[in-house]
Amino acid sequence: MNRSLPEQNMHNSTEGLEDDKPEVMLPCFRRNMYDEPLASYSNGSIISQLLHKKIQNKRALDESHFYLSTSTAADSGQEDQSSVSSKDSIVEAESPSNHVSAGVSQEGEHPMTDHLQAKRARVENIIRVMAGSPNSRQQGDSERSDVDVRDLREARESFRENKRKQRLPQYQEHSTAGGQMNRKPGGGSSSGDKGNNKEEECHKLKEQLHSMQRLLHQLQEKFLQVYSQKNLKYENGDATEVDSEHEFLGENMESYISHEEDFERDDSMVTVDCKEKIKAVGYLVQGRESQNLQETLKQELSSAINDCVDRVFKKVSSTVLDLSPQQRVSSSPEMQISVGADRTSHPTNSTYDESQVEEAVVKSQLSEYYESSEDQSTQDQTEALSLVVRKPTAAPVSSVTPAVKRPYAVHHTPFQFNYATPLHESHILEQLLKYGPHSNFGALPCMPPSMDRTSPDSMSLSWDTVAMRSKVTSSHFGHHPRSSSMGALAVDNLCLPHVKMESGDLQSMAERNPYMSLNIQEGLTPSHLKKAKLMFFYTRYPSSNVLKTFFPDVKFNRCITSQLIKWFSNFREFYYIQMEKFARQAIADGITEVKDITVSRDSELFRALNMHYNKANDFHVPDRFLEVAELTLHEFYNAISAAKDSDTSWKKAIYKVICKLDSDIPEEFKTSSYL
DNA sequence: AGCTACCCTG
DNA sequence: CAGGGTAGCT
Repeated sequence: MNRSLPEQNMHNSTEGLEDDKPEVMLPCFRRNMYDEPLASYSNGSIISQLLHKKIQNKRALDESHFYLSTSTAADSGQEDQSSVSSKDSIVEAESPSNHVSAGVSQEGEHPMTDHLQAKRARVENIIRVMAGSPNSRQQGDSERSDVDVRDLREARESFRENKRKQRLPQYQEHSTAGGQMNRKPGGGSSSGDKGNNKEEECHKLKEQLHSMQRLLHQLQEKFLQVYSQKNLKYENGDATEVDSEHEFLGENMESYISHEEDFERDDSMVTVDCKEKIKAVGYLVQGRESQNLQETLKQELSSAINDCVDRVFKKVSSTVLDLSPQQRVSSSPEMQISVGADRTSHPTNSTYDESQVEEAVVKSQLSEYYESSEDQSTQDQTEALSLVVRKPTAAPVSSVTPAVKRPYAVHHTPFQFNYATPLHESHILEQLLKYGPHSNFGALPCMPPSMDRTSPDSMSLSWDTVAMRSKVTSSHFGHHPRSSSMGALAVDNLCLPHVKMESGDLQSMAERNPYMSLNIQEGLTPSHLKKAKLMFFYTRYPSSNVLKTFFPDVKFNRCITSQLIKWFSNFREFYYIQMEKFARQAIADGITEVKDITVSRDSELFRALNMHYNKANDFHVPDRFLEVAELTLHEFYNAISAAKDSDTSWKKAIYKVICKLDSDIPEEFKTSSYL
């Protein structure tokens, strides 16, 4: 897989994590967005403001720089250049003196009757803050003002908290947290990993938000291009082409919007907001077509962002807060929470103590979650996995999404797995980045698949699959951890709550990528174990180099390498035990000819092996493995028949033969996100 | 000494 | 599957 782009991004994005990277936006967005009086933005919407600013700055920009097709590469460059200023912005944003509440409308104190609206408002605000977009809500959405102000403040608090936490040296985190929480007896290293896990998960969520900002940015760029082209053409008096171009875009937008109707009906606020946006920037455009285009674009942007944020936020909130309060707190004392979202219940003034309390609460809740999931796993996990880092599935049971039982067969394009693979949001973003730049607006990946009517079928399929996988994950999680554990192969590499997060570890920071699943892991996960088992179908004696090649997301050290080697050693052990057993069985059955011993997919031997290495039976075992198994069985049969088993090391000769039968492992296994 | 394979055990 | 012991190799 081509990882050059992700790796590029990885450095920039991860380094900027704690600064929340407002520099992902264009320079015009990068100016300090937090200290700007919100009231000065009479036009309200984020879109209109951004567009306004962008248009003003447009002339200074090279037209070719921000084309969608250049996508993230351009962003990376921008990030590097502006990292300093962005940090300054954050610092200012974190200043308590910059409370947003000052100029914001408080005229309305209407209690929120619509929980979803409130939630959406919260999310929007968090996004605004994270995107550094000034926004005023003075146009009649007094309903939201309360929530908005509070959540904006909370979002900033969380930023400060994140920063503070991430600056803590790891040993300090551990000792501090350990003192706060009840340490599970004997829960040594595993609980320590969990602390990092959760912190890392929070990072991932932030990264997702970042990428959403990028998407917004890309859409804005796209619009600007259209807009500038249009203006150019208008100036040249070529209105015909403009119209056709507009119609083309307009169709796409309408297609999307029509499918978005329910969504907007539910959230009339968005619609109103969009209309206001249109009015606000209407003076910028000339002609009804431009207005229409702008309208559709803005609606699109607004809805898409809302939807994206909703999803991430839903995930965070359901992960962190939708937990049974009855569950006992006992594990994961080192858990560190740095979620910059869903701190909805405490409109505090963000004193350090209060944030600590919040932190403790969230920690305990997450601890419960992790413990319960671990318990669940322990019940279903019949095999010892003491060295395997157990991680929670990325998608917990959603309180919103109803249980979905595989409404249709899930298509898996890249590989033979035919189970419903739960997918992490990052994977969605990965898909998004893969397809987004080449697709129309209607194909904005974070939109529900139903909206995607302008994209090629393959893309539709891909997104349908992605979305459905997420749903399936939600419904399966907790009930069938075993079945989802396989899919978690993909998830694990993305979610990585256990990744060791050392503030000083620039290398590991640089090795992490927010979009692809190239996160370097400190430990081996059940996903890796599953992957290793599947690899065993191809190679019984992998070299350490092969292992390093095929576990690119693993940070190899002596211990990890040994563990992986040990895994394969164990795999071989089981394999040879089965071979010997079935060889002896064949002899006992009176088989006299080696030729009479075959191994097919119906064979009991194969079933035993398949059960061991491919328990979920979701992997198509290569024919070559059957041949090797048959050959091995023959070797054992011959050896036993010749009474060679009286020799102490009679198996060694067989090992020598079998080790030459390794075949190449498919390239797909090299992709860390493959499983 | 360090690494690995193998074997046995839990 | 992991741990621990042993043996062989470099």
